[in-house]
Amino acid sequence: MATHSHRKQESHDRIVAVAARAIRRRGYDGVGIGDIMGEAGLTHGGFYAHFPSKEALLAEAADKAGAEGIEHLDRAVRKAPAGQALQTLVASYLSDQHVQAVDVGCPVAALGSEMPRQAPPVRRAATHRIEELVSLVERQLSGWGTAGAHTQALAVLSMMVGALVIARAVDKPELGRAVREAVLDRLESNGP
Amino acid sequence: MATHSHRKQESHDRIVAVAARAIRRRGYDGVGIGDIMGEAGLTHGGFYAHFPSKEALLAEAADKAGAEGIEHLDRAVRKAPAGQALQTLVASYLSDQHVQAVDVGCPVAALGSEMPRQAPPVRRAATHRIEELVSLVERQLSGWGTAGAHTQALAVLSMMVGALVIARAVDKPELGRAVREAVLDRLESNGP
Amino acid sequence: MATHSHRKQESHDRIVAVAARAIRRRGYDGVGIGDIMGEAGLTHGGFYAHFPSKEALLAEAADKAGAEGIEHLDRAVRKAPAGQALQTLVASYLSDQHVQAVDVGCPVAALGSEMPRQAPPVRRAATHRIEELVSLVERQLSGWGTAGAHTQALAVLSMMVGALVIARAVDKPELGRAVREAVLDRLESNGP
Amino acid sequence: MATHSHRKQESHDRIVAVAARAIRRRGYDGVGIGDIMGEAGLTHGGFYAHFPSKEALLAEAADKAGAEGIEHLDRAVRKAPAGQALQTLVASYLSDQHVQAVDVGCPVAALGSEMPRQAPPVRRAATHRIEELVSLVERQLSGWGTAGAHTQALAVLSMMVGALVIARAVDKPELGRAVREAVLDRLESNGP
DNA sequence: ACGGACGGGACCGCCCGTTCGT
DNA sequence: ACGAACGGGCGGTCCCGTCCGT
Repeated sequence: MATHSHRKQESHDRIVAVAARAIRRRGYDGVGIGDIMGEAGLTHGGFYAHFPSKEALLAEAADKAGAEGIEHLDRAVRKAPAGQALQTLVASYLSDQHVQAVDVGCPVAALGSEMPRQAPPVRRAATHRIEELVSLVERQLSGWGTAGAHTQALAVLSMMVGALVIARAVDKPELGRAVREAVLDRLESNGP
Repeated sequence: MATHSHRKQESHDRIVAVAARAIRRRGYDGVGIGDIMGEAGLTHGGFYAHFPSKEALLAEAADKAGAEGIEHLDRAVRKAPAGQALQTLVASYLSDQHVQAVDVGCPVAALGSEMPRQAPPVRRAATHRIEELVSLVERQLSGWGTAGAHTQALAVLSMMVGALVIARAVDKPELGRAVREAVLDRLESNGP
Repeated sequence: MATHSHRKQESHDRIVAVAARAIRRRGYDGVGIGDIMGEAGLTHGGFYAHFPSKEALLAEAADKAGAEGIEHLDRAVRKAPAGQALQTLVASYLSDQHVQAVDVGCPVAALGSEMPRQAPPVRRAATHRIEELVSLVERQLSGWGTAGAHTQALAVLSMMVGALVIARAVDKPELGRAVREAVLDRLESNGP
Repeated sequence: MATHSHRKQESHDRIVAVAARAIRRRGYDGVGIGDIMGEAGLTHGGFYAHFPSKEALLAEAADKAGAEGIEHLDRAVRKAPAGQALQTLVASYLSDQHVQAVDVGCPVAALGSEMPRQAPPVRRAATHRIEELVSLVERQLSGWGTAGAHTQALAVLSMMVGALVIARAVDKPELGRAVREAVLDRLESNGP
């Protein structure tokens, strides 16, 4: 019985993990239950043993994707040299690697403009993770500006997300690069 | 002949206009040919008299949406008091009205994260309009920063777009408001 | 498991059987998936649980139709009086009954002129059955002509198929009858 | 006015000529009005100025195709050496050239198995041409067999048509060749 | 006579949610 | 818990027939 629950939890987690990547790669509406279950090594018939609806999976996947995005930045910050935390964080966010790895990167950039059309549970999950993201940025801002840290964090996060969205959106790599460099430049010129 | 071409052009334009609003409201993949033709007062059967494929319509709609987004900002700039052009532009971009009017507002915020999945013609059309948007911002920056105007414009645009995306994405109105205010604050504190 | 596979196989076979009749009655391009599934007691939604594409079904249906056509003749031959096998076979092929029962009769006559336009898998399946048909005719030819049996069989088969095609094609029943009788006459006058 | 009628007749004839080739290449149900009109240098909108319905065009096209098929054989016969008329006719009918040139060859072989599904006007037109074909064969049979010439002609025509249908249908060129050679062999062995 | 927009219908391929059976 | 079949629906594409225009 314990084994049973264990196996179920395992499948559940694998489905969510697959979905968390799939939504970032193909968008909320671009994923089908069949695809996800297939990638998880199951058939779509067994889906409803784990989730009451597609929407419930999307909510969990949104949460998982948010956690992965934050974890990604957290690792960069922990490796940063002293006093360079914010620059390192932003540089990591706008790195070539992060631009290309849509499916494991920040879901705010990957899914932001689709959020307004999603069901409340999905938006709630994403909102919580965005608040965590703000906190993460805020913690790297010590003594960085004159205004409140929270306000500064919001502005910096906006700039990061906007730059990544635009860099990925445009069909002109040099424009994408210029956008990212512009943000990094601005960040340094406004340091403490 | 003139009448004929005229009527065709009229229908064509009406379809594109409807599509330009529809994609911002429901996303690129959320629109169906039937819906669009219906809203344009036609039936789906006549669609292929105007466009060779759905993709061709989306490319035109992306261009039209970009033009509308720019026109929207242009009007705000022209009404701005002397020396307040940039602040007015950003304030208009982050106004309650623009946040709510997704279907007639800036398509970069409304569709940005879906762009990487679109066909090249669609991305190209959008890219051109983004370049126009950069130019528009750049023109309001005279003597505003130390760095190159183009770089400044890219950073400001990133911040604008990111803030609008986040403000719309989150399921928490006060967080959305805070993000927008943060960006406006930051803009003033960095003036010349 | 046995039951499961059994039910699936049952549905699969029923679909193929229906399709095998439908293509002979309405032509390869005259059948829709919806019609076939409907006649099989299912809805079109379940089709892709059984076949990867319409073409795959057509290939199976072509094979099944060929098997039925041969089985039909085989029964006639087995019932034939001694030394009358070939005459019985041809008489059965050109009988009123076979002329009218297009949907369960020989697919070479029912679909022959559409074959060149079909996909390779379909043509391959049909070709194999035609080879079986040649063998069947060949086996009834013992001591019947001077030339090689295989050559004789090909000529006889051509005559049979051509007569049936023409008899069905023309809008003049007496012409159809005359064609068939001509072939039967000729067959007897050339006996051993 | 005379010019008008003349131009109309010209267009009419061109449409029919195109259709007569198209039906043999793609089948009765494989041709669209748009395709045919396009190949005739017109647009599908003008079609109904020439024909009351698609069916009416098909009937004319069937007649025209029949006439072309007969003309084709007639030329071969007229060129034949004395006493070799029938052999020449059949050899021409089963030549590589005729096998490959579906769209200008005999419509009985190209469309035979689709005829039963066509509307009466189409079948009537085709039937008349088939009767002409029988007469043509009959005229080459003087003193060729013991049975009545008409009967002999029907049997020979069946064999010709059947061989061509099978040769085109099978996905195995050597089988196709064998079928045609078998018929030619048989013809010679049964000469007067 | 001809060109072209338009309406409506059809078809294939796909997807979701459910219900069985194992 | 999982696998598989099934129902119903939808979306893009194409086609025919009609109706205006020129």
